[in-house]
Amino acid sequence: MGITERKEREKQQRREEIIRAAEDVFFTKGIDLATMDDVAERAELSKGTLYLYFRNKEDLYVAVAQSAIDLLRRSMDGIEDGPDPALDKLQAMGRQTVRFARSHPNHMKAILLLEGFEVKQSGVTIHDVKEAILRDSPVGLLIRILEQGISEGLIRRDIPATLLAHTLWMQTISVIRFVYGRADILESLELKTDQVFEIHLELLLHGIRA
Amino acid sequence: MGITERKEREKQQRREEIIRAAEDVFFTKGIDLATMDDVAERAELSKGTLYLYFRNKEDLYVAVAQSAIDLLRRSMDGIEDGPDPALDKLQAMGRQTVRFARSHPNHMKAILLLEGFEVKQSGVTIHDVKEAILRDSPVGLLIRILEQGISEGLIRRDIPATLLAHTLWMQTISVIRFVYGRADILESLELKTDQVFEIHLELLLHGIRA
DNA sequence: GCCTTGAAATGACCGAGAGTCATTAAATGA
DNA sequence: TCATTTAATGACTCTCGGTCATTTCAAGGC
Repeated sequence: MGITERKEREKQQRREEIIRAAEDVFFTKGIDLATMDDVAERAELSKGTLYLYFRNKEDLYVAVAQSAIDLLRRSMDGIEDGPDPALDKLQAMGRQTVRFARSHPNHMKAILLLEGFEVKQSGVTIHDVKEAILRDSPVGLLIRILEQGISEGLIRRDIPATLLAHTLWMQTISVIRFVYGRADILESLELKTDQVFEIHLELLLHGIRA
Repeated sequence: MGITERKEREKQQRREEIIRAAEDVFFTKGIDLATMDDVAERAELSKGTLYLYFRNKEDLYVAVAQSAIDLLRRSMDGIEDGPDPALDKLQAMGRQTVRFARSHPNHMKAILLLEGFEVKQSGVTIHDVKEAILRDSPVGLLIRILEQGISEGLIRRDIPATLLAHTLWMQTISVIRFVYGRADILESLELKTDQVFEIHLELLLHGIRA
């Protein structure tokens, strides 16, 4: 059935187009100032059509943020394989996250906002959640590297890798939020951003070492 | 000039009343669903009056969150004095934060949201920011305890206490965000919240030890 | 007591923008 | 060629944040 498939594909493409347009609009005007009419105009579609693809504005924004997370994770794809010890890989991940935040500040902001959202998924099983994280988020990558580190004996084995991974991820996110969101505090502390990141990484790695 | 003073006092009181009403409305309906008309009705004032005391809805919300932070900090007032070593005090602070999150979930949610905001203070000097943090936020308390710990030789001295304090605070916040915001993930990891907090504290304290 | 003045409070009103839905257009396939 | 399903449209509604001309009230001078 080639036609059904093609239609499905086109639907996905259109969805993707809308996300790209929304990215554009959200990132330049900021989510609050951006209107659905803006997005529609950018996507060269009517506003009504947007609502065929996304339930509401928040839904669309979540899709944008999700795509930003994908981008971040893909930017780390090289790290997992390679022969380095786990701690080096973790450091590489941390550095890559920082680099990403610098080169894609808007994407990073979207990720931060998403992490702050309440989740109100309906009809999603616990197993689905786990699956999705392992597959799509940097946390999945973290889990695998931590497991490697634990089996190498370099990382403490008294804490489950999954929990360690989530904790590390949350903490990294929070530091980025701090550095880019509260530049005023940073300035009052007379600190440079790189310094803060390095110290942060140092603290994290220090904490999880076996 | 008793009258001027009384007027000033009444103005502060009214402001406080509005904040209480807003708390009520925001916490029960959620900030998005709560309207300024709701708050006005709860406060037994007209909507216009609200705008004599707060520039806009966000402003009012920030005031609510600020008052929540005050409450949290006051709940820690006993910890600083006392003869305990710094690490114990830090642990007490962490535990108190967790307890607060449990007993005042709405207040905690407000704090989390505030921490996620972009700051757009205008006409506030760097020095003001520093002052305000030292005085009004749990971070100020953290800084003083960390300084004690450093001088006791229990806490690493290679990182400025101020930075350590902010980092610890952000990380604690982020774990609370995680535990209360992503209950689904927690469930999928088959973990209890207390466990997560304990492990988190353990990691933090492990990381900063001299 | 009466009047002026300024501050505080009011609520009808406005504009923006999210979300809807009856209608139209296009594609499919019989 | 025509009926049917699917996609797209855009005019419309409705809610809500924010404003402002008007009113109320207290203070204090006379």
